[in-house]
Amino acid sequence: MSKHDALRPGARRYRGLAADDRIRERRQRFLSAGLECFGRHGYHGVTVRELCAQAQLTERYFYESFKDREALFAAVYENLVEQLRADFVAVAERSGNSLDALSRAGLRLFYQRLQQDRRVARMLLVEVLTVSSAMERRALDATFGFGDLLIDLAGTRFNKPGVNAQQARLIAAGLVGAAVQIAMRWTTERNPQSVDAAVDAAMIFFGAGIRHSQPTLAAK
Amino acid sequence: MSKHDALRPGARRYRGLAADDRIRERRQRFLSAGLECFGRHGYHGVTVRELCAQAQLTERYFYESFKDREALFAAVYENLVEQLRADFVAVAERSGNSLDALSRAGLRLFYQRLQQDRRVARMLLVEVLTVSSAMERRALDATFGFGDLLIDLAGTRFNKPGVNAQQARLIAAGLVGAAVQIAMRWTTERNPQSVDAAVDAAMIFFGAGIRHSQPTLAAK
DNA sequence: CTTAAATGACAATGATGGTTGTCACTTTAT
DNA sequence: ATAAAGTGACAACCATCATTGTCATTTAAG
Repeated sequence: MSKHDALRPGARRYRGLAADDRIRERRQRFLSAGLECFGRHGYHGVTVRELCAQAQLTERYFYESFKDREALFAAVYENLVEQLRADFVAVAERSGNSLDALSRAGLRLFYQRLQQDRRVARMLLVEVLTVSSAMERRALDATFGFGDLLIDLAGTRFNKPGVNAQQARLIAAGLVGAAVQIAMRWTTERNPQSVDAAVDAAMIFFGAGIRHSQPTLAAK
Repeated sequence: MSKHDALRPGARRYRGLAADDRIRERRQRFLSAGLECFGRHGYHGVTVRELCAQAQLTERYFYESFKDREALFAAVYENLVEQLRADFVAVAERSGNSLDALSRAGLRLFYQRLQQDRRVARMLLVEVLTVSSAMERRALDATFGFGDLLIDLAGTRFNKPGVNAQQARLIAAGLVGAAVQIAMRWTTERNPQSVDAAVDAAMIFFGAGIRHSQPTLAAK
């Protein structure tokens, strides 16, 4: 019986790992390689060969886990979205009740993430729009979900009247855009100011967003 | 003498046009084709053959005016940026002295342009970031340039004390980033709102920026 | 009308990259 | 030790497309 199992393809251990585990590990290597390559050079600037070199695996294993380049991109993208969402929830739970504090904490998280990983920003904000119309739609859905999450996080602290959802999404987009652009400008200044200066600049806009959503609480 | 001129290559008229004019007309046809193709299908989704078919010219004339596909893209992009900049200046001159009105007019111009020509939106907001790192750099410079233009336009109306130049650049960058990101979000909505909705969303940030730069004038 | 420039259609070439296939080597199970 | 699964390196194949070249046709000038 066990002999029969051993003869069946895929039932054997290798380097101490079962077939399933090996496959999963290889898949993970490709996910990391995808983030590195796509996030660094863009979707269209990356070949399957390069992905394999980065993953230190060969083409065979690429096609073992992914139908094509786009499938890998999609998987990497979904991972990033999911992780970012989780991080935001975690930060929101740790932060106080003040929307200002929540914004500052979220902004800090986002900034730190952008700074330490430009690849993430590029994947989330740019590349996903250029892969294909199918990916574009996924991005649209993901951003919907993300915007809803932000609105949700704010909403659990205060009951907001009046502001319609579509407008809220535009505002959230504006906040992200402001933060990203400030980061770019900040990092390319000759004598960059402190991190706080950049955060403060961004908070001008986040504060405005808060005041706009909470007109009656503008004083506090 | 005139006989000698006629024998010199390039000195002959054709279809009523001098050589220079013909070349310039062909170049213009390719610029239009570039906007149409790149703006519609994205930089990486377009071949030289398609550009030629769109321009109703052949490959030879493509390479007559452009080194390669990227050169055409760059030319189309620079044209759009230059025209937008000129439009901004023109609008600024026509608008009153109020920074608020100036901002609103500029934003309206920007969003109207994007709405009536999706190709422009795609070129300016997305594709330019995915062509090459060189083009990405140009895009960054262009956005910085718009920020500087903003500071310039605002500066001619009010003499601001207190706000240091570096901080002003960060804020301006944030404003441009917010406006651009709102544009991206807005143009990809399933059922896009009116231009006014986008302008209003952006004005939340511009208003905050203005108030921050002109604290004593916040009341009006 | 004749000739050469200018043009248009399209073939030829070469480079790139996705995808599949081959073969030698490694590891495991018996 | 042996056999087969698993792996890694890389060649082979095929499609796409940028770029150059060829040739027949059109147009203008003498």
